[in-house]
Amino acid sequence: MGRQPCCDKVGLKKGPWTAEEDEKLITFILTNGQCCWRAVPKLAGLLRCGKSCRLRWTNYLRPDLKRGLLSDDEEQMVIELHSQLGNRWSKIASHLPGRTDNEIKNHWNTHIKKKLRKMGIDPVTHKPLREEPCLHSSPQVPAEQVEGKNTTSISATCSVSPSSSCFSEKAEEIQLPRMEWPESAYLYGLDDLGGWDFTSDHLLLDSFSQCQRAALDQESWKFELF
DNA sequence: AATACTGGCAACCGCGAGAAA
DNA sequence: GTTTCTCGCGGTTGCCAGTAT
Repeated sequence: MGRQPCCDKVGLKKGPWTAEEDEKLITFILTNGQCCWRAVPKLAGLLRCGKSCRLRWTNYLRPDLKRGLLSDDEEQMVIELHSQLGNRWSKIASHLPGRTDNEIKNHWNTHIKKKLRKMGIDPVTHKPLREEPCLHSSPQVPAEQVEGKNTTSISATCSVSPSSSCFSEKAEEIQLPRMEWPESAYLYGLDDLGGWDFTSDHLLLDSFSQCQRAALDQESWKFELF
């Protein structure tokens, strides 16, 4: 006997979420909390699969999410954790407050993998791709290409550890983190989140910077929607 | 200006683990 | 102990914006 699908897919909407759907989901979860994702779409009035609702919430709508590029520190931590845990993105994400497994996975696949390869490090094993020292002596990857025109030469003893000096040299490429709330979350005042039972001790409200607050103020017109 | 290509990211899919019956 | 169900995870896909030709 096969497993039943997580939901009846007939008549369900797929694809990108609209602001209206986001609003419904946020309203529902802020009111009722997270439980029984299978029932959420029906109760919230959404033509979505429960699984889709959960993903949308955990990856995009959760108010404790950081958004924007990973910081240098976060990126180094991801590399360190990946060397220990492998592709266990949720475990890695649990060490990075405000970051989702999906976000980290995407960042790894689109940015970090390439950086490591350019540096002569195998992103899977975290070991040098070749026996010879990485970067400089690589015939395929000229140092200029690797480090950019403005950087000075890197030590030829690029260690296996991703937290080595090789990485700090790349710091200039990495933008500072830009924390943002998901657009839909702007629909809610911060005070509305009071009493919201986040079990995670990583709740980021405390670290919500003045910058974001200013941004929130700028988005205040959206509050008029309610 | 139009088209092709590429990279980044949100979302989907299928599977496994664990809980509940 | 077995079956059924839900949730969460990791891999993959597809869309879209930006860039190159």
